Amino acid sequence: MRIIVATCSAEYSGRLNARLPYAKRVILIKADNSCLIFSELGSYKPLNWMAAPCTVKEHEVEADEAVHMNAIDVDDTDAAGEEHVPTRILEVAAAKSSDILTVTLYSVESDTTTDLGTDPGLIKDGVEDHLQRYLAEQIERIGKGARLVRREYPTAIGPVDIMAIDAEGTNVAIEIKRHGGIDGVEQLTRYCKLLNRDPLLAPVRGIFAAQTISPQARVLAQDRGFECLILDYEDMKGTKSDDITLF
Amino acid sequence: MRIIVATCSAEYSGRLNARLPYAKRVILIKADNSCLIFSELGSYKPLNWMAAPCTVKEHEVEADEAVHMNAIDVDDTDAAGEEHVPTRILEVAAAKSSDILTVTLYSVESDTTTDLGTDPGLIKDGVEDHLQRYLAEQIERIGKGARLVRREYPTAIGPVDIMAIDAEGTNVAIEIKRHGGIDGVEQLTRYCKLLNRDPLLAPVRGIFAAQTISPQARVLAQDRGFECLILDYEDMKGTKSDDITLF
DNA sequence: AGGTGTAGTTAGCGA
DNA sequence: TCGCTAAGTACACCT
Repeated sequence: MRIIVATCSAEYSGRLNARLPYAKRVILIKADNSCLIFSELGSYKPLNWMAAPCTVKEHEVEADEAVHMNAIDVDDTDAAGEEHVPTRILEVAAAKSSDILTVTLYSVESDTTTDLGTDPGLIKDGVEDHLQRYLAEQIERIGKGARLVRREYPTAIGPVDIMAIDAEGTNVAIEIKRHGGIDGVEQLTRYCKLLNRDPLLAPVRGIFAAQTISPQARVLAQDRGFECLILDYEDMKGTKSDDITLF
Repeated sequence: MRIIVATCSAEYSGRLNARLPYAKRVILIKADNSCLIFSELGSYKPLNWMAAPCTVKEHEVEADEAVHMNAIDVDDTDAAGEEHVPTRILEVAAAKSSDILTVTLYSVESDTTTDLGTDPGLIKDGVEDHLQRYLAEQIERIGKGARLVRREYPTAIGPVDIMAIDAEGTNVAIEIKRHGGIDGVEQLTRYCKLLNRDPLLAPVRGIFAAQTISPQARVLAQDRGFECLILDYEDMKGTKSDDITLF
């Protein structure tokens, strides 16, 4: 990993064209040559970047070249209109496309390289899969007397998240999302339409279950006769079994 | 911006729980306290992070505390099983939720702080909005004699990208995507279904326009009677008006 | 390798 | 602010 702190300007050309005016920024160049340019604000997304696989070419800017650049490049003026002289240029080019990120360095505050080695990687634990698992365990959340048929119930157009049978013996298809949007309702619609063609299953009720459901999705779901069920993750997690947290 | 190069382990607790085993990494702490942890690989997404608004608390680990931690914390062993002694702990806590990112530092290679100031920001040029703008300007790309009704034509279920009228006087709803997938076809389907209920508009044709269209989406679109239109961005950009690039 | 669906998505825009 | 949708999305999974 190479870490550069420098005033710079940058230009990206690829799917879109974007440019960064003259300012002080942090530039990371990783072992795979991928390049990230950060400012003080914003979330984890860099201002500009190049994804691997890519190559980095670097060259010093000669004095006469710098003069020439000043004549054609307008990004070398800071917010106050002051002009600056480029000293070095990084050309980061994508290997499989013509995407290119050109970073022009002016004043370099620091430029260090360190080898981080390979990372053992992130270990995750618990998102949508857990919602499905918990609801399967606590299937009576869809109604007293309900029984689980199976999770990931296979159909020709993909697996239904949960199939169950309610107290009246009616089949129930459940679509689970962390956030329920219109897409999810469409998905549930396709499943129910298909399942209802099977005389052994019909009628099949649909339940749209999510931690949050957008108003438009709720209207669409109800319009199509689906029940909406809000899932409380913490509640489900707490109910999951007789924990050691009984004290 | 504070830049730390150090061996560390980390733990995140929030929407999910995730942990990073002992390894050497780069840690950025931005002016808004947001924190990013990077390894040598992966795209621009950090291994782990905390988004602003958040607070950072830092404390040295006393020798006896370190011994205690070693007894309960299993992440202080490296890939070779060697144990390490924590020296410092960063607790990055979200301001509006109980999300917390705990970074345990072991050996610190460097720890520098620099003020980047406010960034003038990224200037973009050319994404979906531009595709829409260009197609609106060059509406005859959907057929000779076509006229534009309006961009972002409002309906109860959201705006149609472009409404137009073809040479025969038939209304045309156009859905524009950079890459056309099945979702886009579903979207166009909903719009056309709704618009066709209006006797003042019906019949309404649908056109699915994108720079690229997935084979499955194309089949689905054609199955639903929609025309598929490939948009050539460079071509549209070149046609946009009488440029100075005539030479 | 290409398609599909999720993301601790993030970012931008309009109501 | 809420809600929706695109993103130079990234990333995991599956065919």
